Amino acid sequence: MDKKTAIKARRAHIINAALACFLEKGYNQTGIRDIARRAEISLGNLYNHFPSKKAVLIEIASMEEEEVEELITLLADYRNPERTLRRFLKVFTKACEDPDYVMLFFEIIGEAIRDKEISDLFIASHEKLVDALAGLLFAGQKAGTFHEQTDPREVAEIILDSLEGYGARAVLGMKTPRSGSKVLHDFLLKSILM
Amino acid sequence: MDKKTAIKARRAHIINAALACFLEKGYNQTGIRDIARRAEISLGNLYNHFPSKKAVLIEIASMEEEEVEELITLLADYRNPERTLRRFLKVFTKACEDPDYVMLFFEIIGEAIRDKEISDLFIASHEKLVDALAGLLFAGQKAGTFHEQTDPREVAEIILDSLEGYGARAVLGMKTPRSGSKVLHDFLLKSILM
Amino acid sequence: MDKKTAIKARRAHIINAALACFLEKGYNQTGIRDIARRAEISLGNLYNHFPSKKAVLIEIASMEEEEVEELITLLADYRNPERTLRRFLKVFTKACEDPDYVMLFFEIIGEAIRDKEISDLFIASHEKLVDALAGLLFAGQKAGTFHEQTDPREVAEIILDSLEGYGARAVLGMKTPRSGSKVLHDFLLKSILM
Amino acid sequence: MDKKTAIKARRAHIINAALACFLEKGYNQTGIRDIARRAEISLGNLYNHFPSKKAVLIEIASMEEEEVEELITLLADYRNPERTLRRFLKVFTKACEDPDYVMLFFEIIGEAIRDKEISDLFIASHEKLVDALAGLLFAGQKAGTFHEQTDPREVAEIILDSLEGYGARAVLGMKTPRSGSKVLHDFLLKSILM
DNA sequence: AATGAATGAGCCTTCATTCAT
DNA sequence: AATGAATGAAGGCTCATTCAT
Repeated sequence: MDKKTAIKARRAHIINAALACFLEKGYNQTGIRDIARRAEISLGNLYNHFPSKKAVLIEIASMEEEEVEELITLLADYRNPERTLRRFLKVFTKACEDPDYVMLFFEIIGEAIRDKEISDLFIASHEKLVDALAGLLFAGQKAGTFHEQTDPREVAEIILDSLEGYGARAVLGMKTPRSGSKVLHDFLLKSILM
Repeated sequence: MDKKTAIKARRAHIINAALACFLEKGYNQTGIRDIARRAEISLGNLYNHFPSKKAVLIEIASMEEEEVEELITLLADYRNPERTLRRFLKVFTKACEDPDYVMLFFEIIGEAIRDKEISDLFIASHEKLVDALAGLLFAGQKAGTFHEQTDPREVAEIILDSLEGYGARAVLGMKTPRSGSKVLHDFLLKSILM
Repeated sequence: MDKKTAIKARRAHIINAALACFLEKGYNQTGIRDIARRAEISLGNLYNHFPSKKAVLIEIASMEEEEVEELITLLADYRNPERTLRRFLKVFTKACEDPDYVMLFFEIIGEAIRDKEISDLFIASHEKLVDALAGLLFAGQKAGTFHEQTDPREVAEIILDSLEGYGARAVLGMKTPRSGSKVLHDFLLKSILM
Repeated sequence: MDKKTAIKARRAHIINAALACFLEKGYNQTGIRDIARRAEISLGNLYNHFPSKKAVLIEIASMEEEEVEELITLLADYRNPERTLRRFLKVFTKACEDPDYVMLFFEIIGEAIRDKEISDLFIASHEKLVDALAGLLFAGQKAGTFHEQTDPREVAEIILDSLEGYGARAVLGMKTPRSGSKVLHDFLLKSILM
């Protein structure tokens, strides 16, 4: 049992090292050796824990799902839809503004375009988030605090796209309104709230 | 003059070959040799036209600006803001649904994250488009056919983000509403039109 | 005693797994891990039974001696030299036509060229077989059913070489006479029998 | 034209280096780097001349065909079949006794077992030699100096097998008759000549 | 402008073997 | 006897780029 724990820790340790490398230099520019070196592990041993470089990326991509899980929990609170929505906007915007998150997002999506295994992972967690957000929108409509929408999922997509876009632009160094995300939030809320 | 034209044609020829490669295998997976082979040009000669692999990508990225130029022209028609907006939504959505466009977008942005030269290019053309769209929104407000918006640029960003996101999802194979882009357009229009 | 038997069984089990691997992928292409996996044994434990990959090959090479032993027993029947010779031709040809035998032969000889330990083993069993066959030839001469030969050992070598060559060609996919080994046997017998 | 010659020389130079390596350490034990170093060429440049390690081996294997060509020329002299046969035995035996030839033979055949491309080459040159030798045997029969044989090709195979076997044994260090190849030649001739 | 030979660092991965448990 | 994590050298091969012609 103790041994199993130690091995899991090793895996986590490697993943952390890999993540640091990917963020620093990008997935393609990171060599397996960089990861091994950073993890202070021998090259060969790395392959005892992960069968390939891609496997490491996949593990990292799956980890994102856990973060999504937290957001989903947040969105599941239907008692006061408006409050929950506002809270979600704040939390998700903050996540999206994190340069690490943005970079990782693009690293992963860059691979996902040509790799079904990765894109499936990516899609799955995105869908979960859309469903949860759409669920809240629907609850808000039922409660009469949100506008009636033809398709809550589509609105959810728009919300996510614009928040993610906002974050990406911030990281890419595009001019962003001085007012920060307030204008964006206001616009979205105005379109949703009664 | 004739000579200059010939050289420009060569460059264009190389760019086309490179573009095909990038779309087919991705920027990182494409070797300079692949490009030369596809352009039916010698490796050494390629370097007579472009100093590096990155230079080729940059040229391609700049070409996107031309496409943006067309959109901007379209957006400059303020006579009937609503009609222009509807037309823009249609045209831009179609562009965003093109798998080639999406792939290229991600290839370029993937490099842009860590390369200021590329990201500047990227930002510049994006800003132009945002400005043009914001201009139309402002004109619409003036004309009284669009809602008053605190910040037209922000709304413009949202429109672009959601359309680009819509296209990306289509290419990545995510479930997309059977109704196509109609729901999305309707939502956006509803939030904008008086 | 029981324990010793168990260990021998393990060794035999490993040897079988290794043999299967060597036949399937070749000695050089087979990794120690492949053997361990096939034997359903751990990598480390394999080293408790064999000190190296070469040791496994050597054990397999030695096993061939046992097969030779059977042939030698067969050849020891001097009562009717012609009948024994005919029987030997039949049995040995069959063995030589076995793709597994041919492949193993070449795998082993391929290593033997540069490894005295292996070539000694190889030579030893070959010499035994030559001696036994030469013994039969000599007995046949004495009995007056075989031609007088200057050097029975040399004739024995020719017989073995041509039979092994015949088998090898069959496995390598060379055109082989439709008549099978009959023509070969007839030629050899004609040169030997009175 | 001059350039073409230079490149051919490079290729030949690399082949020689590779051959030396293969003979010294064996095909599998030789690294591409060993070849490059021996040829005093950079690793990458080697790949400008040969697409893979196997391609180098194949080129070497094809070179053997040239040696076979000489033997075939020799065998084509039907004026005095017995004299030609005796000459062939002498020349071919000498070739087969060359340690380099034997080693190369086994290196190549070792790869040929699992590689059709190589085995095809191997088979082709072998068949040519068999045909040529069978042709001589047939001519000898016609001329009345050789025994009638059911199948000259089969006899040719036996001759080649026993000569190659003789050479291989010599190189592998097996006891060989003090009389050298004379006994072998005598036996073969006795079975063939009238 | 055009060629493709030349460079050598770098790529991901596999290897036989050892060792602590 | 049994496990599989750990080692790091070596495997074949590709890379963007330079250079002599």
